[in-house]
Amino acid sequence: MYDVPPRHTRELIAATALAIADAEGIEAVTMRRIATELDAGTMTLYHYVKSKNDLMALMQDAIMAEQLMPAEQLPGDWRAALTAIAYRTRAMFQRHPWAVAGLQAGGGGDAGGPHALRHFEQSLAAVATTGLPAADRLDLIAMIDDYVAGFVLKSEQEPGLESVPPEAAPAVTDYFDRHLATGEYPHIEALLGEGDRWTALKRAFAGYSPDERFARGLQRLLDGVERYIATAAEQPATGGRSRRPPRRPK
Amino acid sequence: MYDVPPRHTRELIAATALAIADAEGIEAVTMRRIATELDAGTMTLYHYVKSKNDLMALMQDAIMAEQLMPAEQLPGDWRAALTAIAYRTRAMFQRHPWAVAGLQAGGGGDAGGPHALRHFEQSLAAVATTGLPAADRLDLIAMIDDYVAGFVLKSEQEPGLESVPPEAAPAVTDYFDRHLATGEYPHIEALLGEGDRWTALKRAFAGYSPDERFARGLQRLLDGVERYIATAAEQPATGGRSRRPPRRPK
DNA sequence: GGTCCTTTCGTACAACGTACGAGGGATCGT
DNA sequence: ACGATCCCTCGTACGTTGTACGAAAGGACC
Repeated sequence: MYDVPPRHTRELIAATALAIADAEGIEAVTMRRIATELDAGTMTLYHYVKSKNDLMALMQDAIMAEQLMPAEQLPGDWRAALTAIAYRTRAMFQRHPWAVAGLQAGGGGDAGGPHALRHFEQSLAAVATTGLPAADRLDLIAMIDDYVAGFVLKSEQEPGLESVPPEAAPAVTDYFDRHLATGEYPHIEALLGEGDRWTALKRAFAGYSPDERFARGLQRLLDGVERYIATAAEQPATGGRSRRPPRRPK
Repeated sequence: MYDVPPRHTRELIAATALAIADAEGIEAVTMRRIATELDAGTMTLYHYVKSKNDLMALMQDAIMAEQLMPAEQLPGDWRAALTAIAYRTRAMFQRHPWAVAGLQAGGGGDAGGPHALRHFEQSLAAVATTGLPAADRLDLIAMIDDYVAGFVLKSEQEPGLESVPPEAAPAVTDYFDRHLATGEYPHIEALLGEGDRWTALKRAFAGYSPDERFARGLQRLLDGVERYIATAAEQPATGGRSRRPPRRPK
């Protein structure tokens, strides 16, 4: 070894990038900026990191540490365990919104980073008590992950009606008026009801707290899974893979 | 009006950008490229479009036309209708993967483009027969949209095990071996079982068709909704907003 | 002391979004 | 007929980005 000891590490670089992203948004994360923060030349980073994408993958995996439950806190009941994991996952994405879009090009391959592997392990532990066959367990894990990712992704799109500056309110109501006037939106009209559009909008979307909405969607999904587990236990012959389980007689 | 007839339109510009995105990926969509395609100067575009973000919003809304069902094809049954819409939505995102990430900064405000409004109207029509109160219908619509968005977002991350080039296989198995050797992943080990890692991986993820996985997740979610509708009908006093409906006795 | 290899980083380039402002024409008022 | 007025066009230029390239520094080995 003709070593000269490295002055940096991949982990430190990723941590620095993360700090910038959290403080000023992902768009503030540039190679030059990171280097400045580390008192290094820009190109020095490229000795630790193959490209900016490589760095982003590191950041993504670093984030995932927050997704992991302390092992002893993971409930034994599969439903409670999955719920806890889902809440943690959402909290993680809320702290680092840029990570949601990063999922698309993210992990790649199949394994992802080490923390992704741990998350997978923990998810497997959570569904261990379902009694389902392996394939169904993987299904279940993916379902929850999908729902959470989708929720976070879309909930950023709707900053809520309150954040609309008052001077922009006329523009919004005008927009609705113009389209609703065509009469092609009967259901939206029915939803908003009579009278002033602005108050109607506020009324329609009142109490639309993201936290509770998240919880409700998760419950519906898990209710469906519970039902599936029940029917799969009754008729294990189909391998629990029936395209659509028979409806409960009403 | 001192008119000189415009040579372009916002719609045409958006359509051109869309064509490029579909053919060569979203990263090929640059202002210069669009202008070249239209035999126009680059800056000409800025007379029709405030910024590239503005253009992206136009593209996003143009896409959403594909999301809409032909009105007469929308099933009367709410479950069938929501399922049909979900499938269409997924198909749309599959054709235009870049649109998924675009949801994050997308619509903004609350209304989105005109097509988004139509999608909302159609979704309202779909849930009209549920008998749920308005707030619950909005919930339901959002749930489906969230699940679909999340599924598409995450399913791009996993191009499947088949796409791993054979020469990269050792790297993958090495990666797993190294981590599993620590013994900290008992559930993953159990999942993969004994023997060769590569075939074990292939076995574990065999038959993991995205299409069926999508269908299954959607069914679980809708099963949960069905159950919710049933319990909400029984005890309308709670407004159908109980944090967790009582479990079905087993 | 020369050789070698790791680590550092200054310079440079291509590509991007877009600000600015000059020009071209068709239409209007006179 | 003619200048004023306006919409539209687009060449030029700037700042910012990721990163390719290659030179330099410096401790470890022979």
